Amino acid sequence: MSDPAPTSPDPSRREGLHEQTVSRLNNLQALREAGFGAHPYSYPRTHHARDLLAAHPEGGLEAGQEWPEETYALAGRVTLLRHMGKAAFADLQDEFGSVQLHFSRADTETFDATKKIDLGDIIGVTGFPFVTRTGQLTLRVTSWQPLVKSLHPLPSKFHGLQDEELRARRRYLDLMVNPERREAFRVRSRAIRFIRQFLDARDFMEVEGPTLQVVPGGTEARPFRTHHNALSHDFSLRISLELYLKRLLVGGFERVYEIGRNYRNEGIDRTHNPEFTMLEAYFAYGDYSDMMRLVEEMLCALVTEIRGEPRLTYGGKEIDFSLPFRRLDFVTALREAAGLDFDPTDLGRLREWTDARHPELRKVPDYKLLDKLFGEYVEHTLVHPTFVTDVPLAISPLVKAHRSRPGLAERADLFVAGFELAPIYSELNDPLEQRARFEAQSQRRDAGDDEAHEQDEDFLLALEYGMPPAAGMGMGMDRLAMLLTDSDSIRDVLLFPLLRPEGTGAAKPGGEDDAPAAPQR
RNA sequence: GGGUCGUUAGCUCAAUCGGUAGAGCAGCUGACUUUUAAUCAGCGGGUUGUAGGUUCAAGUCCUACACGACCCA
Repeated sequence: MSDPAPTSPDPSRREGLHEQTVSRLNNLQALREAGFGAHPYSYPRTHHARDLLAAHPEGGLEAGQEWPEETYALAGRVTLLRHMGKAAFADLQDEFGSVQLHFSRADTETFDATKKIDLGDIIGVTGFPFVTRTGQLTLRVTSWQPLVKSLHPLPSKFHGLQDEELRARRRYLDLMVNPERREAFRVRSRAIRFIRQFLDARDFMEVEGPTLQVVPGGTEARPFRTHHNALSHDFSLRISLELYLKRLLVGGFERVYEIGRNYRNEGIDRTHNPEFTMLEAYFAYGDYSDMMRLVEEMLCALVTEIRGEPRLTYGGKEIDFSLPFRRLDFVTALREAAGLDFDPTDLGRLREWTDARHPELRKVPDYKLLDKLFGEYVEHTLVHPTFVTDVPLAISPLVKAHRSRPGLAERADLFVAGFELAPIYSELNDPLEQRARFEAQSQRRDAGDDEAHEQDEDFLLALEYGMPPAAGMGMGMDRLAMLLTDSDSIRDVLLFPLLRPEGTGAAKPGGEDDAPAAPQR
């Protein structure tokens, strides 16, 4: 990938510029000399291209028809240009579509200046619709003006921009020439707006917690550290939204949610970006069963809103979001997969079974073994939305123990298309039990697990004042957007995914090797 | 962190066994008053990601590095 040459307004300083940029600067100068202001401050657009197309639907058009009494003022980028002597055709693209323009010496006094339009320029045009000899609805331009010149050539007009790296680094080019990318980001925006409306309609209040935190908590992940000068103190960027939303439950807000950015100092792959967007929602006086019902209702309604039916296709598989979602008991599923009737509170038999078949899992500590095996044997089979219920307590330090099943938690993980989309909890609100769980985490931390949950005294103090029984959930908005847009990489649903800066050597601090990426809760 | 693959003109891609780096689009000049990726004639455009090495000769082989993709941890 090569960088476009830097530009200078001074014609004497153009050596080194790309020939196409020089040509465009010359055309810009010519347009100025033709009496056009180079960079107008506004343009009185009256319509989008799609308005014109909608006013004259394709079925009823006949060659030669025209509507001189209709006036359209359009603005957008010139994506195709065909000069034909005393006439010219162009395609004008705005946000929602594109329409063909016709310029002619007979219609516009500034016809000659159209030769100085370059592909990629943004122009404003006024005119009226007519139908060409071949039956295409076209705007006959009666006046026009350049609004801004593009100083670099556009990517291939019919191959688009293919280079994955360029598409992410110069997302504006990707959006400019690949309309389906624009549509994918529009779907993402609609989905998040729908979720807000859904929760607002159920009396949830949207809130904003702090992103700079003293003790980054709510999940297990390595944080980004930063420094506040005036307070002379180090802070971390938040790794989850959870602990501050729970403080609000203590404060008396009974139904709260936040849609916000989390930051985890981890590797980058198809499903992980160091900054990503989470939804977390909590409501008082309910448990994980109540939350499962809310989540399935929300997702069914969301998919129906976006796709027109409660089904979507992801990676070639049809996924059915009809109610109710399947419930699958974690231990039962794992017992069946392993063909072993193990006891979740006594992993002796399971350990033997695993060591015989998976020597690579010998170093996995007991508290992570069930989770690992579940990932190995069951997760990929969960294509349709499935709540995996009553998961092991050891991997859930903020969740209530199951009311009747020892060793398990009142936690359900929603899986779709083989990956985890949303964990759902009966939230732990016993401050003494929470303190004990934190202490167990501290022991793991002392034993070298730098992802173990940090003890948060300020949070414990809040719990000690009394948090009502509550249900909570988290959902990755990026993964949700992947599902809704049939994208196989998180990069495709992030406008600006994190990339290594170009041209800088890779600084490699010792010992900071990548750990296996933890699931983004 | 490991493995595999990739990086050639502004974009999309070729280049046989190591033997003069090409095409389409885009650009420039000209023709053209209904084109549709317009067409026709002509002309420019390259430090083949970077740095080394092997060789009479390197886009091609070797080493390191940079950036990316995929798989694994």
